[in-house]
Amino acid sequence: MPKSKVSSAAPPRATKGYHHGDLRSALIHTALGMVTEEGAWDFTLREVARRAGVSHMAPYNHFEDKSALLAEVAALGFESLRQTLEAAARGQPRSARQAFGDIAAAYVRFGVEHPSHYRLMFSPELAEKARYPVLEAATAGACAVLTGALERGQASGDARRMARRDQALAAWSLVHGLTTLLIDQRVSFLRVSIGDAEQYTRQAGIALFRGLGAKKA
Amino acid sequence: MPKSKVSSAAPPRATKGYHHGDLRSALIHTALGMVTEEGAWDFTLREVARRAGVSHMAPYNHFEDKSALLAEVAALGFESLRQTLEAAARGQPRSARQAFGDIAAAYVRFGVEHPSHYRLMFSPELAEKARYPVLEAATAGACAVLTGALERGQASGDARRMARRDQALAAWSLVHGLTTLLIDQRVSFLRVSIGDAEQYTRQAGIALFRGLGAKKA
DNA sequence: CAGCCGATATTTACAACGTAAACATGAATG
DNA sequence: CATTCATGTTTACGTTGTAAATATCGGCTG
Repeated sequence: MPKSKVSSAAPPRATKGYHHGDLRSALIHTALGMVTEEGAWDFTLREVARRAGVSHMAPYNHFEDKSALLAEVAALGFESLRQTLEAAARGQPRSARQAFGDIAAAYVRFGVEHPSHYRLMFSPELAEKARYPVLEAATAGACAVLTGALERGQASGDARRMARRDQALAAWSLVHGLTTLLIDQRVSFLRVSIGDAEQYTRQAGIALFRGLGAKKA
Repeated sequence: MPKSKVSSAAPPRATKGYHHGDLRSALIHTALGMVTEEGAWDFTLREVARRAGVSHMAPYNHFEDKSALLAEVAALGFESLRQTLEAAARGQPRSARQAFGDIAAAYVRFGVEHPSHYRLMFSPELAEKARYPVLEAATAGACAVLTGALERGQASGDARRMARRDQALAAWSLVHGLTTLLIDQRVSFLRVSIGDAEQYTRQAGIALFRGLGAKKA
């Protein structure tokens, strides 16, 4: 590992600067741009290299294979999602229930506004082939905001029927399922409009929150 | 390579028999076998043709392109899912709430037992490129069983706070999200075991059901 | 400063893919 | 029997992921 060249620092981190400067993060951000600006969640590695101005084999000096680069881009998505959820959690809701509705709405809105990136974040080939610690950490970070909202709701006095972990799983399932159904247009036969995503989310989220926090029947 | 009129395929035996017998459904069932028996949800068209014993271009006489064949296999998955849900709905639950829990558990179990097929059924490339009426119809059919359980729950006397459509959307989002999170192992950091899928589903499903049906706060 | 070394980047190569186009086949119809 | 047209094959092209060999260059030791 050579020492860091303090000279040129880009928006990301500039660790090493042999030939290109910092090809690793340049590739990640090029791929990120392709995912966010265009609708291509399933881009090719060669195209990323092409846009970065390097040969199609250069990425292999920084990433094990194509999936490893995809995992980095997906991890950036989860970090962005976490920031979005944290911003929503900083609001001043009138109740814990509404606070949860705010976060749920922010989650679904993120997916609706960045469908390609969201699809990449949950792309099955990133979950099957190998384990990517960066991805898992970023995923857990985003999930933690959801669970935080639930715990704050419990602190308000409602009896707790389920373990925190199970509540988090239920909440995440709801918002994730709703997001994927909406952005993949799998509910067209229900006459669902993607423009009403926030309304659907608040209704469903608040219902689940009520059901989770209800006292023992 | 001349003809091979052997009696090697075609469980369904359908329409016409020019050269092969019924290549169209033979291809669908070959692909179905590849998806269910192996773990390959993302198979290649050439491999399907290879296993069916035809040239790699023969499928294009029956399907527009690769996605069209995938859509047929996905539609079969939704029909199978519908049957599974209907079987679960034929039980004798003690309450509407438990009936919904039964169906939700059956839904998630289907996904957990057929992860490759489930992933294909919700593959983004089937939702983006084109519209497949067969797929949409099969999807709606499976969803109808879920909505039926909800409507029966309402008939038991609970006040209805949300439109039926919105309730169906919420219920489907919950079970679909939970299924995908479980089979893609996206919740490993929550120490979730896929063996406890049914328990998670019943807890979450019953909580949502309670929240949906609750009287006005 | 010379010279090597190892990290970085390129070139070349290969097998596999999706699919377009041209061609072959053979059952049904006149 | 000859024609036709749906069906199936052959060939071909451009693209992909990636392995192997090669070239380039900065930083280290002498």
